[in-house]
Amino acid sequence: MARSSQTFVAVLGALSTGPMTGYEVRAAIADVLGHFWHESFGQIYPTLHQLEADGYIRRSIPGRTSGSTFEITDSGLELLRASLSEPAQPRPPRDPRLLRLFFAEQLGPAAARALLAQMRQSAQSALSEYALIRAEIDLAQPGEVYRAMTLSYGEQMARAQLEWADACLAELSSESI
Amino acid sequence: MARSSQTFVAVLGALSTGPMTGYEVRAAIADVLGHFWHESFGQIYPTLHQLEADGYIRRSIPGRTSGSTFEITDSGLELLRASLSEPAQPRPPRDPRLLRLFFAEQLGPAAARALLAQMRQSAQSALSEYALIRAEIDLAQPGEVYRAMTLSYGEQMARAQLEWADACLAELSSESI
DNA sequence: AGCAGCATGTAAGTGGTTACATGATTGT
DNA sequence: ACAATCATGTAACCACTTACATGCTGCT
Repeated sequence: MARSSQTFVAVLGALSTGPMTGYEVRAAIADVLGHFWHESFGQIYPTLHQLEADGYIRRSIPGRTSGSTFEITDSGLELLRASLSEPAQPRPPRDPRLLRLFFAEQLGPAAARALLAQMRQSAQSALSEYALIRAEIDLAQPGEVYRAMTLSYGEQMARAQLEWADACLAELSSESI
Repeated sequence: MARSSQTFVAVLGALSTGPMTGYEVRAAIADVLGHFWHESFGQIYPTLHQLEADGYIRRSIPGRTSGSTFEITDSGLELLRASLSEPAQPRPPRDPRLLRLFFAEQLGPAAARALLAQMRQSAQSALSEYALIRAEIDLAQPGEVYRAMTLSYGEQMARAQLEWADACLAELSSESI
């Protein structure tokens, strides 16, 4: 269990909050971790099988394959804690929008403006998504400290992107009067 | 040339600034696009062969395999421009540090603090790296508008991360007096 | 002579997405 | 009865990394 694939961490993490079907695991990851994590079914189901085979999770109804929920076992919790304490750095960045912006000389200022507008837009819609989430969990009981932190991370990043895009757009229009 | 792999875009982009060996293409990408893009040799060399076979780039000394530089052809420039104008969204996010932070309840506040400190640290070192780069290109002639924009993007993000990490650390220590 | 850095490549493996196929359950 | 959504899976493919192997050039 050396480096890389963190899928099982996300899955175990999800199951650490309660029993779920594979489908629900995916929904939980998409809903709750959605702004900084992603898993597809093609990853989740094999991972569930592997974790089950290794005894880190078990089915509520051992025989049935459809509709039975998975729950984390003691050794699963142990594995989760061990994995969480291992250091992990994000993989090398690859932002195709910045790549396009960098070489925007090839296309001219109109294309650059369009790109920036698009990035601005996506930051803004991210922000309003976060606002919705915040409205929901602020009403719930606290103890969600860490969840609030990851959410505010998203907000900060989106805000910074918005400001950056605006500054760039301003620069571009002031240049080409 | 439907979706996905943007490696050839980065390679063509690099070669659009002048002829280079494969080795130099890699160095150029690492040095100049480094804070938002990454390619390994295992990607670059096959891509160069493919682009050459398709006539998008050519060798300065057709026979020699080692030491001869590649230069972009007219159709290569065309392909670059076409690719740059195609829309592209970044792939789904996957930040293992946020994943760890989110489930930090499993490890306790000390681990969370360590994680935040580490993220703070990496943001700070990114910032000082950008400062170095900026010192170099501000002295050069302007016309580097887009390069400056991608650089300031990195700076803004790093600054936002720094502030966020500080705020989180403050929150954690005020909580556990 | 020997080392550092330039230069080129490939094979194996991993991590992940996509597309497809199937069927159960619930609501209208 | 039909549609939507819940639910599970797999095979093919893609993008990318890693590790390895090789040799050249220039410096000291």
